[in-house]
Amino acid sequence: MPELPEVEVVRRGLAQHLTGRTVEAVRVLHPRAVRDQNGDIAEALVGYTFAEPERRGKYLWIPLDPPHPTKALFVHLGMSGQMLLNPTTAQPSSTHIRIQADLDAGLTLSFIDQRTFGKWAVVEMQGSLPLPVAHIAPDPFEECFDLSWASNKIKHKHSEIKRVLLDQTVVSGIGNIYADEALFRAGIRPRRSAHFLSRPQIQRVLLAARDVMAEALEQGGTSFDALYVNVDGESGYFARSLNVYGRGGKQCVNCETEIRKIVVGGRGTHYCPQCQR
DNA sequence: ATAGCTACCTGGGCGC
DNA sequence: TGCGCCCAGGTAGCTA
Repeated sequence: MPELPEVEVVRRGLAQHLTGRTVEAVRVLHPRAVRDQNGDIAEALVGYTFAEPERRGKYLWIPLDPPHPTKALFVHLGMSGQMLLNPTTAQPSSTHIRIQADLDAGLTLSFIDQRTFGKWAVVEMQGSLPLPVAHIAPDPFEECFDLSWASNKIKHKHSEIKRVLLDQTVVSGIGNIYADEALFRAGIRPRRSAHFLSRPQIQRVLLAARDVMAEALEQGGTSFDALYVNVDGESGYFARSLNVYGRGGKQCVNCETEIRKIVVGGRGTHYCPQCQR
């Protein structure tokens, strides 16, 4: 569910409330949520203090302060993960709480995840990145994001451009919603071969992806229902600004042509046959 | 090496 | 009302 803007909303919320907090207790309520954890996650977390949360694409991690400066709590929200912060006295009533961490200052962090694709793990840092993030490409908002490198990599892919945009080892952070929106803004059909797009076309779609995700972030992310919420349980408002995603059969906002819905790489894909060529 | 399919889950909505 | 089917914002891992 959550793509880069939604994960960044969560990261900012955590940065505000979690940084400097110390873990006092951890309860695992569903073992699948810690399936990649080596050993006992409670043992790996209790007594440690959270540094400022960081993010690459849809991947989130919270470095653990000394005495464990080489470790971090790695978090992936999967399709339906939420990080909710509550006073310990006001626990969320969700039936999908997978992990809870009691912190000092009377805070509880709850990991809620209906579909259990998300996970937590305490992992080793490898330089500035946690091990599970090492193979993920920079996202378009990072200092180290290199438009030419990403364009070049896309140009050499013999696959449909929509599929390539979803490949997190090429450019990270783009998911199904923002891939469709970026291709609409760039005027490119999702099934076009990446290999036969011009470099200016490739750069246009990458910059469109960055723009649409920046706008979504300003509005608190995209929420279709209560599944995606920030650390305070609130929804974002970008869903009302989507031009093609979820609008199959409706009129294009630009030209009133009917928006088509097809399947690309097994994912529902929306485009305007008039505006996108 | 690369591209593409499948599995991993739960739940909501739809048609019968 | 209920059952079965399809769909959903992600990714790892397998196969060709």
